[in-house]
Amino acid sequence: MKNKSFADNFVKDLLRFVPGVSLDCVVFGYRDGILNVLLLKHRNVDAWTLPGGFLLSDMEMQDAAHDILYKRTGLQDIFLTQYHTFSSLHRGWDVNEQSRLAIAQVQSTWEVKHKELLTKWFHQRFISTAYLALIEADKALLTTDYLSERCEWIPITDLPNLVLDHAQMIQMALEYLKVQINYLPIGKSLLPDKFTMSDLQTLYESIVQRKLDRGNFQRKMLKLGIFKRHEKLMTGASNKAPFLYSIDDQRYHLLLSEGIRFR
Amino acid sequence: MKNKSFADNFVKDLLRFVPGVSLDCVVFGYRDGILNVLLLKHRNVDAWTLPGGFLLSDMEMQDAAHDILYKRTGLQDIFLTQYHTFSSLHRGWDVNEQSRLAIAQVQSTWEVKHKELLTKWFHQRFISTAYLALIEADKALLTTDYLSERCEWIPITDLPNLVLDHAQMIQMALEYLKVQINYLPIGKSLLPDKFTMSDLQTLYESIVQRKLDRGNFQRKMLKLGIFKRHEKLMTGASNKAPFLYSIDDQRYHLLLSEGIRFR
DNA sequence: TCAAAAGTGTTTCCAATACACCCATGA
DNA sequence: TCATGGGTGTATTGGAAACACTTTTGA
Repeated sequence: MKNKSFADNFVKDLLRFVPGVSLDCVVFGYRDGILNVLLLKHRNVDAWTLPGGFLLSDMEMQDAAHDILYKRTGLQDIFLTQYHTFSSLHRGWDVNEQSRLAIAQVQSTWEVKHKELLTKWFHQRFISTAYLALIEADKALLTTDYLSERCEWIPITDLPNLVLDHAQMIQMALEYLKVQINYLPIGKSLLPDKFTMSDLQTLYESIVQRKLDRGNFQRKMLKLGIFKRHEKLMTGASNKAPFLYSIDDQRYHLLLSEGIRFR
Repeated sequence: MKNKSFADNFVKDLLRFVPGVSLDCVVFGYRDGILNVLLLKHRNVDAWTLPGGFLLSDMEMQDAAHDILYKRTGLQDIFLTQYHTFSSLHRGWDVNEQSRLAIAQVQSTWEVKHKELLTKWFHQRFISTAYLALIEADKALLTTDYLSERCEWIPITDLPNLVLDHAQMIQMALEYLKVQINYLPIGKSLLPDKFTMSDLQTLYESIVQRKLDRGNFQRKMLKLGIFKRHEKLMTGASNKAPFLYSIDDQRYHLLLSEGIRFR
């Protein structure tokens, strides 16, 4: 932390955080038929991390998660839900190779006057509550900051080395997404306002991890009665042009409260 | 805390707890056709609480929850799952009338030499992870301790005043139970080894909160192929005697991993 | 006119539901 | 023998799944 103002502010903030409590966000973004997770790569560290942070002692946890997402994506009103709290004794910075390396590399950048405080802070036992967020990948304006050199969408099929238990966090979020697919605003949150039925189908397929029948998918979805049909989309391809659809908010929320039945 | 050894031990333990972190257990027990929650009533306090506690800094949270349940019920190997973490700024001892009274009454019993430490401890902001447990009510040997004068099964339809946000915790656990009914070991955990089909049906009905068709319930359950049929149960009532059933562990676990389909 | 993808139709199967019927039991 | 609750049978409905047929589009 050679940047004076950043380091000094961060250290000052430590006193305002609830000690031992952190939060992490598994942000799913959908783009080009692929389900992605938002990941950060910190400077001088050879592993990636989930966007996360600490809890200001006068702030609600959910608000803290929204703040973290706003900083990274520029988006507000993101769909966000808590799905698990990770508290294992074996999730610390000293547990796996990536984390050991990461903390060592970061430590080497700390100024001496901060070293003791920071070391103590990062070697606490942390209880981390994990949130799952759904956003339309292309709407997000991904932003790095002083600590992070990269902030990117990474396909869930191609995850890099991750610090701490962040790989497990993503794994569990995926499970949750799969099981809860009927109760989450999948289409609404992950797709642009207007989309084709095969867009929607590919999205569902990327979540449930299997092929679905095209004809049945279309009929089942339309029967839900939550879609508005718009003009056709001329793709320029030599085949029939698909209709664009959007989601009727009112009917959608009504249906979500009951749980969309879809398997 | 007039009991010297208890109070001294408790205060000494405070230093071994992770500060700001607690856990609470919503324990469901089924008895006589009614779904109950395990609640405690502390001495000198006019409101009830969920069984809960703090996290020893060298202990896994799940183990801590099991310990709490063991102390209260004498049972090990209880089905237990985390379902939410409560962290609101407005869940403290000063937020509602019951909690204010409770802490005041408890405070009046503290010895002067402990007062400062205890007051500070209980006025922290606590992040509490809530667990849901399922047990066969009649197997539990409910036990009070120095702090609690009562430890009882309370029907979920007849809940008393509760401290903090414990009413919300129970509400949310019930919702979770309802939604996850197909993925939880309902029958296995909540009923005795041998039971009749109408026992099982009444249990399901008390969870989903509606009447189910008798004939269809029976056939659907038996078609799952996880039941063993035993001798008839002679109730002494003037009607056909029902068969007793038990659950075949192997098949049951296989089915649970896929999710029992039941609505 | 052809290939490719979209839209719609058809058939089959099975689960869910509603309800009927007979059976066993003890008063 | 009667009321009561238990076990099983049956008809209907609707969704899921598999797959066929038609339509639209640009090459």
